[in-house]
Amino acid sequence: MPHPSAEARPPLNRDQVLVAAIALADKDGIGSLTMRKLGEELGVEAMSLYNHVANKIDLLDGMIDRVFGEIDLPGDEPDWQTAMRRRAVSARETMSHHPWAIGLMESRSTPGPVTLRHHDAVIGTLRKAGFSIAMATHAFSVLDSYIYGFAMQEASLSFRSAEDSAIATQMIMARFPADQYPHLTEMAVEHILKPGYDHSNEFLFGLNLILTGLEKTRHTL
Amino acid sequence: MPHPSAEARPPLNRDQVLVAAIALADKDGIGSLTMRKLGEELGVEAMSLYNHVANKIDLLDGMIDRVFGEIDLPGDEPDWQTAMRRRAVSARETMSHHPWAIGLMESRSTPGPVTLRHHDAVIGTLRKAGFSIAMATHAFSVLDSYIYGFAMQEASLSFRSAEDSAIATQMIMARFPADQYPHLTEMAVEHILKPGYDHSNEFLFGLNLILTGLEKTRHTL
DNA sequence: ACCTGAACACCGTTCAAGT
DNA sequence: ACCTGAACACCGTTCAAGT
Repeated sequence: MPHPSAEARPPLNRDQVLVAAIALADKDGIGSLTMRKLGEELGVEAMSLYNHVANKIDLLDGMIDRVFGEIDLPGDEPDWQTAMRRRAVSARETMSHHPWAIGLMESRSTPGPVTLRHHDAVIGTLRKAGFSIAMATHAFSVLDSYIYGFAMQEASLSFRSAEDSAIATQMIMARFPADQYPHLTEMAVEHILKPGYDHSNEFLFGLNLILTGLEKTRHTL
Repeated sequence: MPHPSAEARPPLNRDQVLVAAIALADKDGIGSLTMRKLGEELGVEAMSLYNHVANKIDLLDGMIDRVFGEIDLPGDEPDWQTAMRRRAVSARETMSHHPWAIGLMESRSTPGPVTLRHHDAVIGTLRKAGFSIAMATHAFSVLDSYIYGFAMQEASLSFRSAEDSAIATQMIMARFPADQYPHLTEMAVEHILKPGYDHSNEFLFGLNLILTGLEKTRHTL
């Protein structure tokens, strides 16, 4: 009897492995997600995991597809901008819960079914709003680039500023010696580091700018 | 005499290490960049590298800062949009040469001097064009999110489509079974996979949309 | 000052063996 | 059908030792 509940516990399945892997990556970062640690988390040796995932790439593919499932699909809102805004806000929220996923979501070479369904729903909303195929492609490209790019910047910012913003300020200022970077310093000191500033407001500014711009091209081409 | 040119060759320096590391990552991907392989490339044992970089994180920081140096700074163009467009196009071009760098450029916790100078120049151009500090922050955020997000998508696309687009088509279509993803299929078959389509055109569409949107807010706030 | 050999504590993955 | 132990070919990094 290796450990108490060894034969009491039913066998693992793929979904349990994926859920545990996501939880581990959320907690300790993707760098700490190793087959050995994941096995330990599940009360199993690392080698057992290969009964449920083909290899680590397959594990990551499965994790990403599961994360995509957390993003709201654009719904049946009458206004296409409202639908796109809700989906974009949800995507950003999801990625803020799983920052390790951001770089991976768009770079999997084999997107899963949930991912494909998500993209299909976004394109469908655009087409129903009257965008031509060419314009829908443009819209899809600019929206997704913006959403993922913003999430990437936000993840690195929250990583940079760590827990204490006062300490972060000290550290940042120490790296801006003697007005070598006057505009960056001005922006930091006079705006970003001021109490009222909230970086998350930047997201809606850019999103609305893009949606407004797209509305104007909706019936062209 | 370990190898022929051992005492003929002058000692390594940090820049040679960074240049070789970038070349290796360009050639084989970031996953193949190991201290041992990098040492081999330089005719040296892996342990010698620690005389020139503190550790692998420091190596990556140095590589990224050097890549930032390849991006054109926004110049003294009279039109701020022209300056921003040139810088954005250059950034995208640079990242297409160094796809491994994309996920890392915005996520380094200690940006180097070249990186800071780049950001300072971008903000300076916006401020000189009349953007308030708050509006320049908005503009900086939306532009950078878009540029990095687009580069990320482009890198994964070129990775996905591998060398032969016909094979890629087969593979993609095999994953769209029985009209489960009608809009995605339509976009692929009727537009993206057609001979005339060039994904790189998407970049300027989104960039111009954002620049036009920003121009309208240039004198607000 | 720069480089090396040996060692340590890790990785992902295979495979034969167990139940 | 699922899990394990032992093994293989790797990692980054430290450290004492060489020149």
